[in-house]
Amino acid sequence: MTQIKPQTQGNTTPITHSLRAACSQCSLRELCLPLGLSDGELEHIDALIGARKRIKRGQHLYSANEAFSAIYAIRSGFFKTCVTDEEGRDQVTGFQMAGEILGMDGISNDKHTCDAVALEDSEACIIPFNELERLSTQIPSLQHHIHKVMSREIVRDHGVMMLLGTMRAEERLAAFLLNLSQRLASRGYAAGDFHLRMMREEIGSYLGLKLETVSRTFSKFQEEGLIQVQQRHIRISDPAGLKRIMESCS
Amino acid sequence: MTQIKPQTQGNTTPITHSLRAACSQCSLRELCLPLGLSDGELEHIDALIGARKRIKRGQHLYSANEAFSAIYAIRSGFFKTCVTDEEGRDQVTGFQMAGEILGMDGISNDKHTCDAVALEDSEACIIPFNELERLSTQIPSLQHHIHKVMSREIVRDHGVMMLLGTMRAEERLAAFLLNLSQRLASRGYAAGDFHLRMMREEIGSYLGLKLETVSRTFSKFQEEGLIQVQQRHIRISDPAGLKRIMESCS
DNA sequence: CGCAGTTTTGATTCATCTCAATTTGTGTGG
DNA sequence: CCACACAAATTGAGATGAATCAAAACTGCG
Repeated sequence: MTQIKPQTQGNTTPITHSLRAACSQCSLRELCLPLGLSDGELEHIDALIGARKRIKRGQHLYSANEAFSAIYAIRSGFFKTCVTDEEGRDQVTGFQMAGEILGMDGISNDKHTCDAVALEDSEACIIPFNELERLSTQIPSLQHHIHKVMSREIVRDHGVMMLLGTMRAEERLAAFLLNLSQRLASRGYAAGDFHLRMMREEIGSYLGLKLETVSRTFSKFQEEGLIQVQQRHIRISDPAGLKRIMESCS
Repeated sequence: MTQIKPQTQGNTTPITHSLRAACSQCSLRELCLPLGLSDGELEHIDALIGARKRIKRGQHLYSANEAFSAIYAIRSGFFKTCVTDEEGRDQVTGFQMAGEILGMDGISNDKHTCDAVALEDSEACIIPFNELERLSTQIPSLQHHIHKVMSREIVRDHGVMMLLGTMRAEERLAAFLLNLSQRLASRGYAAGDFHLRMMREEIGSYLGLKLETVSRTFSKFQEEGLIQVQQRHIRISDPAGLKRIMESCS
């Protein structure tokens, strides 16, 4: 059983700032939880979000079986989430970047069911969940927004199932690159030129492929002039070509 | 592209009862949305749930791109949910039975993103979502329960990703049978003797396999004395043996 | 009874995995 | 600053599990 090890060892206690996070001042407010709230409502959220947490590369924001008490908004950095089953199989369920919400898996049984691991030094806003629920009874638009965020996660998961259930290796990797590209672009980064934060093995786990297959497929894309790969640096030369790969589903 | 066709054609208008559903009287209340609510709170839910919908086999409870207005609690029967992507690929994302909640995918964009198709004549309680949100601001335990139901769906989806990403055909089918068995058992049905409501192709779509592989694997399990298969009738002779298949993950 | 849809089974092909060797990159300590 | 050691990525050759193509058998319905 191949275990994906974090780059530095696991679960050392992360630093918790007493710096109050202020959604109203945050550049991510259009992407993140506050989306669609009025200025007045935003102030209530500011009061809610107690602290931020700095997570070094390789550390866990939370781990499976840990008691659930909060969800997290990524303020900066990059995470992966992964589940491990009874048999020890490991599956990366997603990669998350700034503005995305982590930890909603923990609500159902008051404990987390997956690990959230920082793939680079990162910072996350702690959103105490019972306080969020309390506040959301006061602010219907906040309540609705929470539902939307959770629903979006369900829809995203369906997309991953589609990928894993129906696509071939090339299609999976093309979909992965396009998805990453699009999310980076919507955060103001270059859509066609970025640095992968994860190893081949993590990409493979996410896509249901072995790391060698991921590597080979990168090379193939490069030979075909679709992308340029240099280790973790990716340049997308022909986004339309990548899309075409997904259309030509055999 | 293989399309999974419903047994009878699609989307004829289903009958909506004006029969009021009463959660407080429903035998599924320990499984379904009302779980954990007091009698007094239950009455409010009774008031909320406007009507039931009868869905004949092959009909859609809702379809992708339809406007979202309600979630549904299955009162009786059996459903599949499936997504279709731009390229026309089809993926069954789940099979749902009595007491389970359907339609939460629709919250994120106010329209459904998948089809919910009845695999046998079924009945579902309509839960108007904006009314549910309104009521849940009054009843914190209801609000929390909604979050739990959505979170449980996320966790379930992670399990499917694990299955699709890491398991071999035999493991997938064993996991599928054990899951079905366990859910039937928790509804008071025999755990080891049941009728599959879905075709091999639908099982295959859910498990990321071709229908021939599903069929062959059933036959193999039968040869090994783990199960008895006769078309859609399944008898599990050796549940421990099925579990063992999942442990022997190569 | 016959037909259409579903399932089973067989033979073959192909995509991906596995195992193994090499190359490249990264961080550490002298 | 360089050399070394270790981790990650690439590449190759061969094995294998599942897909594909094809045909036959079964089931249920009109």
